[in-house]
Parts: sequence; structure tokens; C-alpha cells
Amino acid sequence: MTTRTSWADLAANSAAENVGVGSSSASNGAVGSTSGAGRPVYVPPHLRNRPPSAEPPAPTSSGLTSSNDRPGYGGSRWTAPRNDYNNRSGHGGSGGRLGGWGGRSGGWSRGKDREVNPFGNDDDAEEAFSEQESTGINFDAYEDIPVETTGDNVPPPVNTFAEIDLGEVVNLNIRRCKYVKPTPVQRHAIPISLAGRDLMACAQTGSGKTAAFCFPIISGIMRGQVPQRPLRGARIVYPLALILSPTRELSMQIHEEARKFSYQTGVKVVVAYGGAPINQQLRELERGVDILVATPGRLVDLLERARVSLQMIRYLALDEADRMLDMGFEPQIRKIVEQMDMPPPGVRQTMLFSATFPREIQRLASDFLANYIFLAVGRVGSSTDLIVQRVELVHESDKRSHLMDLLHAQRTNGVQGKQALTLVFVETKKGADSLEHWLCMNGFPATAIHGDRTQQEREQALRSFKSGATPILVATDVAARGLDIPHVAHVVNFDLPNDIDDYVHRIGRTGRAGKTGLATAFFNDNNASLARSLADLMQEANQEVPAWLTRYAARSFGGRNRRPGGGRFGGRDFRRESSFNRGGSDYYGGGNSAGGYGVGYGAGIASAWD
DNA sequence: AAAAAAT
Repeated sequence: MTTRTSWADLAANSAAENVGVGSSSASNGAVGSTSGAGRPVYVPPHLRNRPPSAEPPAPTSSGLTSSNDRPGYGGSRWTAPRNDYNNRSGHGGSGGRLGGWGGRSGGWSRGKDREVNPFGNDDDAEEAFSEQESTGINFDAYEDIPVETTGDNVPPPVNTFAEIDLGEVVNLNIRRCKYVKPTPVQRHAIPISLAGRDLMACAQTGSGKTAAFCFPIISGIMRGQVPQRPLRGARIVYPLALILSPTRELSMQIHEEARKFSYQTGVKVVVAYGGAPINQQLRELERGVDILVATPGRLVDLLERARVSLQMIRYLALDEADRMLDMGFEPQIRKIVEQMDMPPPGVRQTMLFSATFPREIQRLASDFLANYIFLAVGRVGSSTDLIVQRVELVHESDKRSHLMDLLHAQRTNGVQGKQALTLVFVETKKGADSLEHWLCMNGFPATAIHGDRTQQEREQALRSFKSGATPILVATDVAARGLDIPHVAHVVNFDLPNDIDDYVHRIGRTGRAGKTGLATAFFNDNNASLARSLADLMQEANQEVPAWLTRYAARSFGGRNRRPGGGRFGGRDFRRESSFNRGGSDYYGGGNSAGGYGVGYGAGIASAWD
């Protein structure tokens, strides 16, 4: 199979779709060009204001198919005109937009929508990089990735975006994003989601999973019926999709991406997270929301204030799902998913994405799913070469001067006279502040991000780092997962994490977009419990493992990080594991139940798709 | 044990 997708191919696709005849996007009724089934239906004013009843909405979810049929829900509530964007987004009647088709078609009402072009701002800033990023992707490296799917009637994967009927508006946004070809997780996950199936997906951050769950949600909302939602006067809003993530910055990032994917589709994406004034978020919500991206705490607040109802949720996506279900988050997530008014599994469609899925987390997560498909996308093979991992034996008291040496060397090797971006992970918030201060005192422009800083400070730190104004960012694990910070050349694990997963997530902040990256870890006696898993991981990624680390690993008894499955392709459906017993002679984890782990270590390391 | 997440 030819794996290289050229710009010529892209242009050809584009041309075919512009003609709009006979292309696949036209054949199944492009989403934007509302089909006959969407004929406007007049809804009398007295029905428009009727709030949804207590019973959950009839399912589009479990039975969601690619059909354009829109089976009636019976009640007049459910026969609202699909083209009435104002009603659909919960604030009809104002501004003379009633009855407009443009919200969905991206057609005539473009001007009226006054939707800020989410591509506009980036274009200049990213132009210099974007071509390289788009063409520098080594797709060949992604062809032989092991993929495992388990579950009933797994829909087959697709090879091109053209095969997926997402509609012409979304297709246009895909081109605007310069996505040429779906990534492996997208190839498999999108058909599964479009078929209405629940999904537990193991795929490293940076493998394109945001798009993998956003595209089906956007498409589903566009083609689904338009439930009658209360109009503007109502203070409570009824999103159709909920995307939860573990940090505020990650929620912001998902929101930005989702806005690009949904541009001019009429699908409204709103983000809500703590640390920022709630009133502004409330105003945004009142202007209409289809997809709500949120962190758990702020969402609970909104639910308790009765400003958001989950009654109409058709799609639930948890990003970094293993983090969302760990001890710190699980109660909040359970509250949101099980104890508020969200439709139950089987009625809503649920998608969980994470790089790693320990068996016990899978067990917890299965409460939220119905007849789900498990998908694991394995390591990215040769692309792991993009990150060089180093481990250095550094005593606690020598860490600062050692860091200084690294930074000095880097400065002299600086690219284009600018210091390369360096992300330094530490264990504690206090440690982050003190290291930041020390670096600044020693002439290294640094900033810090952690949970004790104000949201403003956190966002400012991230901006300042991304722009290169302060090319050193000292961070706690708040920045370890999911964050897309382009052009990070070096990740330093000043303090190693206790969990090998966190290490994988941290180093995944570099080596992105087809660029090479360096990850340096400071190791000492305090990290003995990590020795074995670290050595295994590095070996798995074809990295040079220092002899002293191998000795450490041999001495250690594995700790919590030892994985029975071995590294290469451990993403495994726990439903199959009752009979799955490696009985491995190399498995020391007596009291350890942290098995059943995810996808090859290297998978997220090289990523061109964040 | 720490970090994150509401005020």
C-alpha cells in the first residue's frame, strides 16, 4: 500500500469535493446540505419554551448510524426543525436569525454568525512551521503499528478522511487543519464512534485522539435531530456532548481544537474550568452550547447551581481517562456521570481515551460503558527514535548545578541564536517555585506552572514559554499530560516521577511534529523503585541504558511500576484477562495489580498530530 | 507522598 499522501492527492480530493458530484462526501448527503428530512417544522412558541421532561432523551446514541433517516421521537418536543440553530443552541428568537440554515451549512449566514475564525490567529505565527509539520510526518512509520480491537461487531477502519462521511464543512476544516490522512487511532476510532458504539481507546497523547473523538461528536450533532431546548430566558443550558479533562489548560486546548473542527458547522463549543471568573463562562453558556468542554470541579459547580443540565447529553468523552478515574478524581467523575441527570450508558454514547489503562481502571471505567469496543493502538515503531532519552546519576544536592551545565551547553548550541525551549519537571509546587527563582537569579529566563499559581499566572507562564520569551518552563505534573507545546526541544526530569506512566507522558512533550527531542532524567537513590520500569522502557525504545541503571534494575524488586505484560504492546482489554496469565518468570510484582497496561511505551513519544 | 480539581 502506498502510504505517502502527497499534496497532489490532497488537492485532488479537494477538487473532487468542490465539484461536489459523485464524491463520497456528496453521496451520503453532506452534513451541511441539510437533506429533505430536515425540512423546517414550525414549532409554536408555547412549545419552544417547554423544558425537557425528566425522562432521558430518546437515544440517538446507542443506535446512531450513518443513516440520514431521522426517526421521529414521537413527542412534538423532538420534532423541532433541525435547521433552527437558534433553538438548537438554546437561545432562539433573538437577532432575527430564526429559521436560518447557515448555522449548519456554513452558508449564507456566515456574517451573521460572527464566528471568530479559529484558524485566523495561528496562521501567521505558525506558518513558518506548519509546512514542515504537515509534510515532515513519516506516515510510513505508522503503517505497521499493532492495533488490537476487541468487542462485538467492530466496524472496519478507514484509510482516508474521504471515506468518512463527516460532511463537507467538517472536511473543509480538516483541510484547514492541514490533516492529510487519519492517524491510526483516528482510522479505527472514528468509524467505531460514527457507528454509535461505546469505546475505550488506548492511544498515546499526541496520536490525534482529540480529533478522533471530536469529529464523530460534531458530525453526530449535525446530523442528529434537534431536540427542543429551552430558549434564551431559561437560565439552564442543555449541552448535547460533554468532554472532560483533568487540567484546565488541557480543557482550553481541547476547546481550541474543537472550535477549529466545528468552524461554521453551527455546532457551538464552550469551555468551563476553575480559576477563571464564572460569570463570563455563564454568559458563554447562555449564548448556546452543544459541546461543553470542562474540568470536573467547575462542572460540578455549574451543575449544583443548576445552570447546566446533563439531561440531553448524547456524547460523553473522557480525555486522559485513567487520570480521570484515579483516586483523586473518581468521586467527582462518578458524581457527574452517575449521580446527576445524565442519560445512562447505552442511551448516551461514551468514549474513553487514555494512553494507559491499568486493569483496575478499566474495571471502574466499564461502569460507564455499554457493550463497548476496546481499541489499543501500539507503539509508533521507528518514530520513537525521535526522542533521545538519557538518564544521569545525579545526587539530590547536585541537581541544580547539573541543570545549569545542561542549560549552558544548550545555550551555546542554541538554534538561531534563540535558546531552545526546555521543559523542566519537578515533583512539588514549592520545588517549582524555588527552582524557577534560582534559574532567574542565575541568568536563565524561566517561568513556572503549577497548581498553586493563579490561573492567570498559569496561562501567562504557558504563553511566555510557547513564545520563547522565557524558554525555560519549570512545571509540576499539571503540565505532564496532553498539553501541546510545540517546539519543546528538551524535557528534563529534574525530579523523576514515581509512576512510569507519568514519565512517558512527560517526555512526550518533546519530539513532536516530526521533530527530534531530547529527554534527560536525573536519577538517584530516591528513584530506585522506578529503575526497573525505566530501564525496560528505555530498552523498549531502543535507547542506550546505562550499566548502572541496569544494576539498579536488577537489585530492585520492581515496585508498583513493574508490568507483567512487558512493554511492547501491552494495551489489552481487561475483559480478556480473566484467563490471561503470563505467569512471567520476570514478574516480581507480588502485591502489584497494576497490570493490564497500555500501549507500547514509545507510542506517544513521537507525535506529529497534537 | 504529591498533584490536580470549585469558591
